[in-house]
Amino acid sequence: MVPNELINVHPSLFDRVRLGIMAHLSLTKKAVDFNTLLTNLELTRGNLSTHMKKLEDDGLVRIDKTFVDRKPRTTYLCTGKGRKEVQVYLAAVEAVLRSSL
Amino acid sequence: MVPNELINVHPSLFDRVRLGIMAHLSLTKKAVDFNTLLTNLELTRGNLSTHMKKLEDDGLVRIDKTFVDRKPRTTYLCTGKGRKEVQVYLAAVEAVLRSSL
DNA sequence: CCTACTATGTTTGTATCACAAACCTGTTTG
DNA sequence: CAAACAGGTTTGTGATACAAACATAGTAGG
Repeated sequence: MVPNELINVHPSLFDRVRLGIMAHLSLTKKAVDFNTLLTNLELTRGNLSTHMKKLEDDGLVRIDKTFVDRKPRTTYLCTGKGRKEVQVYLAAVEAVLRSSL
Repeated sequence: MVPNELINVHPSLFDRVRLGIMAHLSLTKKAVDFNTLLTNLELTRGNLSTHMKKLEDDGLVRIDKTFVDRKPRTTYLCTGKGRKEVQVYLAAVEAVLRSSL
């Protein structure tokens, strides 16, 4: 009988891009702006925008919008819940796979 | 700059169910039949069937079909490639997330 | 100023895909 | 022989990842 902690993992993290985003945000423990994510993750703007919206809806990320030099600037911050869910993800994956090697 | 080993991860493993299947198959290092997976993973038959077909198409799993007591029996076996991809997955996830806690 | 170009995102249309329902093929049972 | 069962597969649908088109504001050229 294989354990299945995977059931407890937040569904949004089962996506390569969003996992990458969350990894980025929880690693650099401060706000990261749109374009930084854009270049680091090599996405289109539309794609990044919708992923961030989803992560916000799920409460994993907080979005801040300001103007800098009269231009819009959007930054993202990992929430406490986001950090926790990332931990759950890692723990689940390790629990399920570590033994299988 | 956050590393992104996630790019190297096989896309099929970015699914909760398929990851669970692969974990199961690579843990019990022998063939597992349809109904065992069915009860362990709590899926519908249709859903399991299509996931297994996808995993076979991707070369991560081998499917064997025989008759036992005049009834069809389908068993699944993790391929070498499958095992390797699971390792890649785990390594990538750990590399990206371990540092972020 | 009027047109073009840049910056910063958002909305929309499409193609993929996970899922369960319906179906299929053969076997057992009443 | 009709109905129920076993073991899967095919199909229809709803969700969603993605890029293209759009939106909005700012800057530069002529």
